Amino acid sequence: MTTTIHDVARIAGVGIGTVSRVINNSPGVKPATRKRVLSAIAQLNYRPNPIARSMISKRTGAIGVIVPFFTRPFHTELLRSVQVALSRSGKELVLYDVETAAQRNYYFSELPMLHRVDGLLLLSLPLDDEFAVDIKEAGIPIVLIDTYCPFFTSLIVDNIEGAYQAVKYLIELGHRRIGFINGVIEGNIKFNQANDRWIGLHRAFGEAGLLFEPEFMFTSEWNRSGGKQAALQLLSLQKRPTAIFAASDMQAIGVIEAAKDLHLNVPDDISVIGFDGIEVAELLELSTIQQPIQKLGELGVSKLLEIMKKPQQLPELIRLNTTLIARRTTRAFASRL
Amino acid sequence: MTTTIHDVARIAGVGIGTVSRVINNSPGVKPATRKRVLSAIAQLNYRPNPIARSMISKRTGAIGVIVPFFTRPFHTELLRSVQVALSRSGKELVLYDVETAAQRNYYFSELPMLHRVDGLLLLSLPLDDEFAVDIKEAGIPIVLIDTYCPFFTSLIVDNIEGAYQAVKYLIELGHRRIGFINGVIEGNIKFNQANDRWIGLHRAFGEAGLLFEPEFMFTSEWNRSGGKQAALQLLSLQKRPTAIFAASDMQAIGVIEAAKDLHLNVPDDISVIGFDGIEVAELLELSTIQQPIQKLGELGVSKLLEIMKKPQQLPELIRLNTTLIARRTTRAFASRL
DNA sequence: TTGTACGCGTTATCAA
DNA sequence: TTGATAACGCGTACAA
Repeated sequence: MTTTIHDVARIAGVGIGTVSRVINNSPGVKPATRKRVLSAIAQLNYRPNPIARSMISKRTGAIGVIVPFFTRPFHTELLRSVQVALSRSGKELVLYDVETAAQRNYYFSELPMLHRVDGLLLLSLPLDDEFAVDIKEAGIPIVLIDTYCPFFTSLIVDNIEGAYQAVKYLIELGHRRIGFINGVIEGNIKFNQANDRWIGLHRAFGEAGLLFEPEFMFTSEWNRSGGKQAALQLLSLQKRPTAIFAASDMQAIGVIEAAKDLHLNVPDDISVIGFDGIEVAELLELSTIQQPIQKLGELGVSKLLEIMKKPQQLPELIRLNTTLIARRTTRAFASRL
Repeated sequence: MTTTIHDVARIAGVGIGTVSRVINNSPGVKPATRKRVLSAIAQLNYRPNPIARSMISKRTGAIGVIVPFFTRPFHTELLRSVQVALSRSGKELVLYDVETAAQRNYYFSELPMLHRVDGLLLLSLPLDDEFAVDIKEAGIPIVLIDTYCPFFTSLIVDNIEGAYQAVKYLIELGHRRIGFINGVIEGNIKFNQANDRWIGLHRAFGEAGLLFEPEFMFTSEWNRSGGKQAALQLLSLQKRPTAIFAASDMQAIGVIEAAKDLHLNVPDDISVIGFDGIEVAELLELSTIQQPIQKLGELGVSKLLEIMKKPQQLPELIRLNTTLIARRTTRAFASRL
């Protein structure tokens, strides 16, 4: 049924070794023979079986991407940039979506051993040391994007600096009562996007000689309704904040919805700034801290390919910068007497 | 280095055949032997090599999804629903993003022959008969979602009916000068989303005894800036439309931006309705024709799995319905004297 | 320069 | 109930 290398060899009147050499552009094939083989290949419309090739070469040409596809548009956009970069390098992308902790653990513990993919890209998900050790032992190349683990090359954005930019900007606009809606912290608390944003906020406050009031901080899911619920509480406080910094754009959008429900005008009554810089933020003219999404994907892929070539490299920690984008949801605070 | 079935057999003191039987839960293994094998497997932390298995079984456990990942959020959301359904069925998802016609043709002609995936899901992309024949011959199961080809099971939404719903709704709101921004038509014109929406519009007009003025139709890319450009032209006409129907939500959002630039109020000066029902539409309170995105993904996957089990089925054409969602961008036309 | 034989890690067949 | 052995389709030493 399926035509194999033997069929080609027979038609071309050569041995399978020669056919293989032609396919792989190995040297030492007489031009005339090569031509015969090539025409046999064309005649039979033959394609080498990738599975059989993988069997010997131990490589599949595919990269596994582990990503919480559904939690935030940020992840989708990150996935896109990864896809573009992989495609350019001729790699296939196998998508491993994790929706639950169980699924994540399954991927972490099984994927590295199965060798279905040549390398792994981990997006945004925290990696426990326990699993990190297994992955290290399995020897599969891996790069972490938007998450950090000391064992592997990790690309992160400077979340502290990003949050600092956001809050400093609000303070400069004259805001003093600033609410903060953080995202829930998953995994290791030491290296964590949410925690870093918390730290950045404090730095900005400290630098301005101000004190952040703990009751102005809420934690919510990283989504719209989470942000909305938290904002409803923040905005119902006796002395409500005049500005809110949300740890993600989707939460910030929830804040805007909450404001609307409470008949508060954005930005007149309340300034809102998000974090991520997803496309929707632009559509809604939301001020935000822009993450270098494209760069994260591109650089992550190129680092991974590097490691796949030279496996013995030391892990790097690469920190990328964020950019403040002031749009229509923030404005100077004017006290209304 | 990597532990194989032979290692397990040696440790357990059995033949590799027995180990294989244990792994695959084949009957006819004495409980005691099974236990010995199992403990050897645990001891060595052995995992069967999927590549080697595929070599014999001729199956990879993976489904290839061919999708224009970048053109519209609609595709991303469709991809999501496909991912969920595949994951539930324990299938891996290999993502083939097509950005150019060349890339699409490459996938269409090579993917079916390579057997890297057990089945193919084609999202939104038109499939020429020429390629369809090749795919048919290669014998790989395939299901088309949001696109149609007579040779294969295809899931489509009723674009004619959807466009009809949209335009009928605008007419019922009292609008008479209705602009239509269609998307560019790719591939076969006979079965085409854009063309069908065009037909649906005409049906609504005809039924109301009205005539659609050709100068009220523009064609643009399926994105925001395309919609915006087209809308700028539409809204600059001598007698500009009082309502605009866009063939996609992103184009509709472009229309809203154009209206804002021209200092026209939506919906007071101009009603806008889109098509797709993507998440952003909800955020922007855009009236739209909702496609059954989740259903498309789920049903597409289940049909594909069906076909993979029983390959000789006749192709089906499954048509799903759209739903009108009236939100804040449409309102009754009140002539202003 | 070319052909043959072996091995990759598994499943399946068949004889014991 | 089990073990040896032959595929699966390919790359690659090695011999010719």
